[in-house]
Parts: sequence; C-alpha cells; structure tokens
Amino acid sequence: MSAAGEPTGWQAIQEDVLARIRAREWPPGTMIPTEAELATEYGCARATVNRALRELADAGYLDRRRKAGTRVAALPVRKATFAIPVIRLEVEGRGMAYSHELLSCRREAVDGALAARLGLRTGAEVLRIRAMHRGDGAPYCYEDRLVPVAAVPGILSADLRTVSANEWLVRNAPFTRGDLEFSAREAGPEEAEVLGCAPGAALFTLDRRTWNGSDAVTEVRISYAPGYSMKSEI
Amino acid sequence: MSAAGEPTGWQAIQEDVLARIRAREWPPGTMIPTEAELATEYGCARATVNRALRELADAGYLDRRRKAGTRVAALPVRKATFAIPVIRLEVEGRGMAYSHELLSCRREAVDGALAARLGLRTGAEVLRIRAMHRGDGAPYCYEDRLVPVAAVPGILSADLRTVSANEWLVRNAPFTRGDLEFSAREAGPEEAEVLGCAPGAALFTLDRRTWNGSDAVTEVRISYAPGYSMKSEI
DNA sequence: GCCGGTATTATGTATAGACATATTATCGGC
DNA sequence: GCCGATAATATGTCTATACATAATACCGGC
Repeated sequence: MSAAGEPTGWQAIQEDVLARIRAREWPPGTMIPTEAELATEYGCARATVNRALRELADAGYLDRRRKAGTRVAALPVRKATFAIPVIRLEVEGRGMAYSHELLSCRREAVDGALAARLGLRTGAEVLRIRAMHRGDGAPYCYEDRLVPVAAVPGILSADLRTVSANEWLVRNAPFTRGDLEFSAREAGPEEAEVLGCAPGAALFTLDRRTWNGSDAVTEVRISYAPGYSMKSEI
Repeated sequence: MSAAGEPTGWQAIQEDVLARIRAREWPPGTMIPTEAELATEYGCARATVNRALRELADAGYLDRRRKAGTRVAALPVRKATFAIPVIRLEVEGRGMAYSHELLSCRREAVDGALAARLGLRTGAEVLRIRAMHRGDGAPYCYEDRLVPVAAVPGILSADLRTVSANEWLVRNAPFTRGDLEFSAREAGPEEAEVLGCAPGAALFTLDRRTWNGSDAVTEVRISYAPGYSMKSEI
C-alpha cells in the first residue's frame, strides 16, 4: 500500500542535510559539522556521510575543501541535465511514430576554414549528409551533418536510408569528447522549405561537434521545427 | 613539469573501462566481467570497482542490474549538463561588466488559468517583475517574472533595483523542485524594444517554474538577446 | 610584526568484510 | 511441458580502519 516510502541509509542523510539547508538551520555561507560529527549524530560510519555530502557538493549545494571543511553554498548553482538520446528515441518518447528520410548524401572536399575547425587537411574528404526526422509524418527536425571519411570509414558502407546517420554514428562511432551549443536562429529559405515553416521563423538549434581523440568524428546542426522545446526538471 | 598526470585509483579504473568500451573490447550490448572479477584483475577492492562503474552507469555508458550483471549500453544516452547560475555571474563569467535595471514591479491578482498553473486561489496576489540584464551596457536578457506574495513575503521588502529579483530569489527563496523549458520564440513588439532587436527576431528563451513543497515560488521567462547561445561539453 | 617551517585537521580514497536486495536459474511436483 | 518454490548470484550498501592529501593554524626565529 505504501507508495514510495522514506529513503534509508545515505539517501536519508542526504535528504536530511538538504532539508536543514533549506530550513536555514545552516544558512548559506556557513560551515556545517564535520563528517565525523555528522556520523556520530546520525549513528553511522563516516563513509556513509561522505557519500551523502559528496553528491550534494557535486550538485552545487555545498562547497567542500580539505581541512577547511564543508560550507553551504551562498549562491547554489543549479545544474540542469538534458539527456540527448538518438532522435528516433526522442520522437518515440513523445509518443509519435518516427520516420526519417535522407535528403542528400555526397562526398565533398573541405575548404580552409572548415578544415581548420575540424582539424583536417585542406582538401580532406567528408561526407555531407542532410536528413529529415519526422514524428507522425510531420517535420520534427532537420539534420545537416559532416563526417570526415578518414576518421569514420565505415560510414561509406552504411545504408543511411534504413538507419539515420544520427543513430548509425551513435552505434558505431565512439567519441571521447564533444561540444554542444544551443541557440535560436531564423529559418533560412532551405530550412523553411524542408521544415514547412515561414522563412525567418524562430528555430531551436543544436550544433554539436565530436572528436575521438584528436580526430573529428562529426559536426552536425540540428534545426528543430517551430514549437519544439527542450524540457528538464531540477 | 608534468601537466596533468595519469589519474589513479578509481578514476584510473573508470578510464580504463571506458577505453575498453570505446575500443570495442566490450561491444555495445555485451556483458562485462563482474565487480569481483574486475577487482581481481585490477588488484583492488570491489568497492573501488563499484565506484568506478556506478558513475559510468549514471552517465549512461553501462546498464547495471542486480544478479543480471553489467552490460554495455547499446545506445548510450549522452547527458549534457548546464550550470544555471545567477545571471550576474553568467554575464561576468563571459568577461562583461554586469548591470541590470528594474523595468516594472507591481502587485497583481492572478486570474483563473494562471492561478491554476501556480496552484493559487483565484485572486491571489503576485508580484510581477520585469527587468533587463546587461553586459557591457548591451542587452543580455529580458526577465519577466511572477512571484506569489504569500509564498515569498520577504520579496516585498527587497530592493530589487540593487539586487536583481533573480539573485535575490536564489539567495533567499529555497525551492525543492522546478521545471525548465528551453525554446526559440519570435520577438514580440515589447521584447524587440527592450532588447533592441527587430520584431520577429529569434530569441532563445528559458521558462522556469519552481516550487517549495507545494507552494509556487516563482515563474519566470528569460528572453536572451539575439546571438545568445548556451554551450556545454560532453 | 613578518616569514617560513611544522603540526594539525577535514576531506578524499582505499580496504576487507558483512549483510541486504533484486533477479535469475534451478529443481520438484504435477 | 508448465508452474511455483527455492537456491544461487551480482550488485547495492554499510562498517571500521587506515593512510593520503591539501590547506589551515601555530609557533619560533628574526
């Protein structure tokens, strides 16, 4: 019958500490007791307190420093995390039927500026892929992608009509680091046409570049259809 | 002389496991050895392996289940984390001089639809705050906020010209949960005027609502000036 | 009073051992 | 062969202890 039930162990300690912070028993900027003192108070081992406090520090509620102790953050920096799944799963997760179509896919040689950004030699070959992702047949997002052929040779033999480049790369091209940039852009003529919106419409846009070691794996711009929003909870 | 130095302990194990996943020694979907086996292999305690693998599971690289064991995720869901600091710190972090101005601040009574969304009685009083945040004098973002007076009484005695409502609330109004929504919107006439852009310009927008227990703390829309982008690394 | 070395201290990490918990695998009964 | 009870097992958590590390506090020499 009981729905959730109170947490126990380190999670209970974590919630209790958080409650005491929010209740201003420990106001922002003040020190809280040491791990050893809290362990005595809660009747547990120091490692258990450590686990609870470490996660609160990661979340930005606490500032911890060796010897100095633990202090309640004056200006807690809330962190929002967004899961960035394969687009197919994102669409299906919104309860829509997913489909995609490959608009174009051809080999190109990169020029100076782009080559420099991707760390490629001038004239290096990339695959330029443009694709539409749809939910229940309606435009969901438009994908414009570059894939250096040398770094991801298998991409040439992939059937990108069956599996989108997005999903194929997630499955087959591991990467060690990447950067993301979200912005709002006005739709250009091409984007307006493929997304079925007016030119100049506000498009939520994701630009992403990923590397595997020192090799560029992919650079992609995903333009979401008007009305899209990215949600999260904190 | 050494710049970074190889990590040791649980972080070294974590990196090694990640490298073996990326090298396809353990391909997506396959099981990896048990914690006990890995502890033997790495010559450490099981708790050390546990710490390394737990974080990889949190990050989406591994799926772990009791008794079943640990499996490499077939479609790793990458998670992007965005720190959402006080706007002042965000502006200063970009190397600009911060300033803000209070455009308006008045008490209003909420109507039916809005009252329902915030969980307030019809006619309940809210403070409606509109403010501009600037970096080096140029518009950075426009803030349009509602604060239920009953839930955050101290807001009435705050000098919101000295400290922005954004920062005052972060310091003084704890909350237990909230939801965020990022989107792209076209600038309306008012937004265009305060942000100094053309009507219809694409604006990167953040809508956020926070609660403290069952009480709404604030609902805010932040419209960033054209050209803004939110960056992160993965 | 200032400076620099040393002691102290709180957190960070690792350890072996133990028990809890969620699943899966197995085995009997039918 | 199917089903339900039972055993086996990998992860989840906690404990007590120990040592490492970073940063502060202290104290003596000048």
